[in-house]
Amino acid sequence: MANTHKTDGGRRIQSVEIALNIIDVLQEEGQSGVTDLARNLDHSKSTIHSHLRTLEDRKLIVKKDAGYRLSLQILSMAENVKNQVGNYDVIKSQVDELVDETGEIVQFGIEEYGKVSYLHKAMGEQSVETVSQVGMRQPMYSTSLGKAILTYLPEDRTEEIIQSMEFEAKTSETITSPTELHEELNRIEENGYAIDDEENINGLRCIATPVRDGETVLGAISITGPSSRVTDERLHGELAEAVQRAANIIELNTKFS
Amino acid sequence: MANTHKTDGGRRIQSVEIALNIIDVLQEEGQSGVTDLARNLDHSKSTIHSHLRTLEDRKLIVKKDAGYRLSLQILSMAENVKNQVGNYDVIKSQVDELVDETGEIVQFGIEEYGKVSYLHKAMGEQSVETVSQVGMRQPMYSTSLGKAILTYLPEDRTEEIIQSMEFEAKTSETITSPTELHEELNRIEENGYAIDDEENINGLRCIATPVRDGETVLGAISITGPSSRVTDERLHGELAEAVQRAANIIELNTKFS
DNA sequence: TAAAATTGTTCCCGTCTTGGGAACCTTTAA
DNA sequence: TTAAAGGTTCCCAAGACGGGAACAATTTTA
Repeated sequence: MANTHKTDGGRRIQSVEIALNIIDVLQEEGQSGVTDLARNLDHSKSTIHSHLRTLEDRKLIVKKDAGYRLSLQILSMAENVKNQVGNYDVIKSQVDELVDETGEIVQFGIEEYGKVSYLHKAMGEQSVETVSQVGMRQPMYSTSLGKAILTYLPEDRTEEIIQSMEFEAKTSETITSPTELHEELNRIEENGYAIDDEENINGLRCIATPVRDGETVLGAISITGPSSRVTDERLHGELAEAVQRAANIIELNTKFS
Repeated sequence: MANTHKTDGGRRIQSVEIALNIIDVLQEEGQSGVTDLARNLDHSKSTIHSHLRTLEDRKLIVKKDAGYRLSLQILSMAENVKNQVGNYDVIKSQVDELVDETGEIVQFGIEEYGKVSYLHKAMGEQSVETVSQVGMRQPMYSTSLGKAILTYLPEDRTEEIIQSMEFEAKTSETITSPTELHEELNRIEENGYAIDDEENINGLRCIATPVRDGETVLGAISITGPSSRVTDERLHGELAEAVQRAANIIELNTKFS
């Protein structure tokens, strides 16, 4: 019974949490001053002040007219993170390629904290607008990316994630129980690809295939489009063929990381 | 005599600095464990451990097989930062547009900490490869973006930045004294655009114009290409015209932020 | 232009967080 | 199976940190 979430014990560093709270607020508000932050986070002005100084020293924030805001340093960090994904360049080029080919939204996601995080997203002129954006986390049970990844994770990890899920019906089609999900994963293993038929957002269908390196799943790649344009025929034909081909290319180019 | 750098006094929070150091190491190394980090940063394992727990709690880092790495949460933060730049969408679309038009590298930069930080970069198929990447900081005296911005910053800020500059001859053409720089800024003000003629990197020429909102400079937009392709004629003709047009469009679309 | 109000900065103090050492547990290597 | 290395926990003493209040700077109002 490995139900217990691991990350429990151990000490946390309060001042670091304060600093991260400041960063969070700046992320949301975009701009804030000492007094505002002090009110907002329920700390004294002097405390906030020292923290801001520390963050400014490290060039993470910038003093603007009306307060402090996050600096572009963050963008630099993000670039580093991307480049640390050994095969980011290949992933990006394949994702972009698929957009040219299909005109729909194409995304690459990996598993983090039991959810799917988007590593790269590309869209064409006619692509539908969605809320998803790079770095964002989405449930695994309601997305094709998530289900594709879940299918090929080590069995115990898959179980652990499923056990900790809090199912929420995002649409009438959303899978909302471990049993259904297990059945779906079996189906995916047979097909080799995962479908999201309006399970996460009404009117949108997606298809995804895992990208693997031997036994380990690196992530998954998906195509998303409006149900009107993504017919059953196109989904299981052209699109299925396209994602799988892209996934293969990425896999082939990953033998060196 | 406003030579003194401001950000001096005030307390710094040690534990936050430790946490940021950890993040820095993970950024560089890509992956690291408790023991490694402890050695690397000269702290006890227990200290590092608590910090990692804190960062993991906040989903900033992820425990991988061989240690911890930064999570995609950083990408999400970067997206937020971008979107906080009121007119990011317009900037991006204009930059991308210029790439289609010219085939060269196009960048948008803003001033931070007396340097230019790249907010967006786009390149075409045939564009030259450069080291610059989004979020990176470059000197203002050796880049067209920097000089363009410097020309239109409030006079005291411009002076402050110039005073604090440590000139380094990146090539034989680099401006290396405040006097030369002032002359150059005057020239730029007359022309309306700034040129970098192999001053930052050998073989590369750039042209940049500021993007302003009334009296304040929001940033600058630039085109970069190999000297072979970027002739005097093209530089002062087609390219000058193109950047200025793009800058104008961005300015027009900024009247609402 | 002066006064008032708001925000930002500095200083000091007492507490409790935090860093470190060592022991313990877990995983990997031999 | 043992050894070695990494990861986790526990406890302690020191000094870092959060808070309050006074001070300085900036903005607003009249």
